[in-house]
Amino acid sequence: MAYHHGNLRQALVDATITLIEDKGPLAFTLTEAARLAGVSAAAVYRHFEGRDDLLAEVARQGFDEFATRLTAAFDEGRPSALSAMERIGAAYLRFARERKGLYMAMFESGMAFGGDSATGQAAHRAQAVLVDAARALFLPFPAAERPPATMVASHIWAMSHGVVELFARGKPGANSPIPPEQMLESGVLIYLRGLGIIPS
Amino acid sequence: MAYHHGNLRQALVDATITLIEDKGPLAFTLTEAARLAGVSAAAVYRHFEGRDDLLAEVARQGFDEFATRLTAAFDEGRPSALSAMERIGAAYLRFARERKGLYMAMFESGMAFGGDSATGQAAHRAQAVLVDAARALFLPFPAAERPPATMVASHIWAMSHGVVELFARGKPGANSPIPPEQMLESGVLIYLRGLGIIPS
DNA sequence: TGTACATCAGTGAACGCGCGTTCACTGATGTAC
DNA sequence: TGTACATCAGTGAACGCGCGTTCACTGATGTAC
Repeated sequence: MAYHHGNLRQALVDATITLIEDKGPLAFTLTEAARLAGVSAAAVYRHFEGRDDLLAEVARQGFDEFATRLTAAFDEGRPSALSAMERIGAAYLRFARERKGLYMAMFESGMAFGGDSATGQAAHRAQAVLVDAARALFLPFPAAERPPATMVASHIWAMSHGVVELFARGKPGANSPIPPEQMLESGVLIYLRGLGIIPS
Repeated sequence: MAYHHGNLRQALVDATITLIEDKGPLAFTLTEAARLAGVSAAAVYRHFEGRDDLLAEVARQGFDEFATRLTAAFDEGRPSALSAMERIGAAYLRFARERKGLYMAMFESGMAFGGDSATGQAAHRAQAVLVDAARALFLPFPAAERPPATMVASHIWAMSHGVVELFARGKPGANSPIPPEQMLESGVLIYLRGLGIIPS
């Protein structure tokens, strides 16, 4: 085993992602992450304050990539705010599926992520994209008739997260015949129709 | 310490609920549950096969009470299917709040609960109430125009679960100004309007 | 009613295990002259 | 270009801890006669 790994910090983060993906965020251990990175457990402390700090960094990177993907899906609301919102829903689910370990670290690790931490700030950035997308939906409306964008963003986030947790995992209600993507798309469409954005 | 506790089995379940409530389902340990019940750890094995079996029993009781509450809230769809569905949403959130430990064991413990287990069957019973409530919404519609009740039930379940996880806990997007109850009620109302159940 | 005994529901000590964290250390790397 | 040395990034052994589980046991309870 050579000294000076090169980029051990990121290697540990990647190992953590893999472990969480395989066994869930509760089963992740610092010791095992070090082992997977080919390094002694003590080496971790050169780069992180401890187990929780490593986990928080994984979540931070997760929210970062999450925000990037949602921003790309939004694409400034082109060609229409409606299609942009549908792309965001699809991107949400794709992220939860393709980067399952990150998603679990972000939402299922049971950690707090205070708003002033780097992780909390990254989470806030991701949320802002959703709020922007919601706001764009109502630009054609007279200002007085616009529902609050944060509320709409929250509704869509809640439905997206609920679909991921209940139907894109092996959870209780998971005996649904419809694939999660279609479940979320239809749910969001019905919701947006209720807002008067799509004609009924 | 007296022998023959009387109802140790249920006492262990109750202790587990309390522990999960306080520290989350990942931090629950068999040893601590036994300690809280005032009994040695070995005594647990007189009543459960082990740690996972105890946790599954907690979840089973959770789904049982959940189904009971939802059934009561539904009240056979009186006086209207719409008001019944609103009551169900409120009951969902109330359950998640009042019986936080049970809710966590059911949905956040990371356990599987196979469909043929007692826990899986209890979960299915709870789901059936939601589907019934969704079906009742469309009784006035011509049969050909009714959307699939399981899909509608899934949408509402997803939004309810998402609101609980994101806004009724200390999670990422939790800086919402609206209380969760109102968040869920408005979301469901908008959704139902999109289905044409409420006039826009 | 009293006694013998089977059964039941606990105890407490012990096990092996893997965890997170610490510590003094050491080998590799980079830099100053 | 060589050499001395400071710094950096690892090692590996050790720690105390609490975990889930097992085991032989023992005291309390219930029952048959």
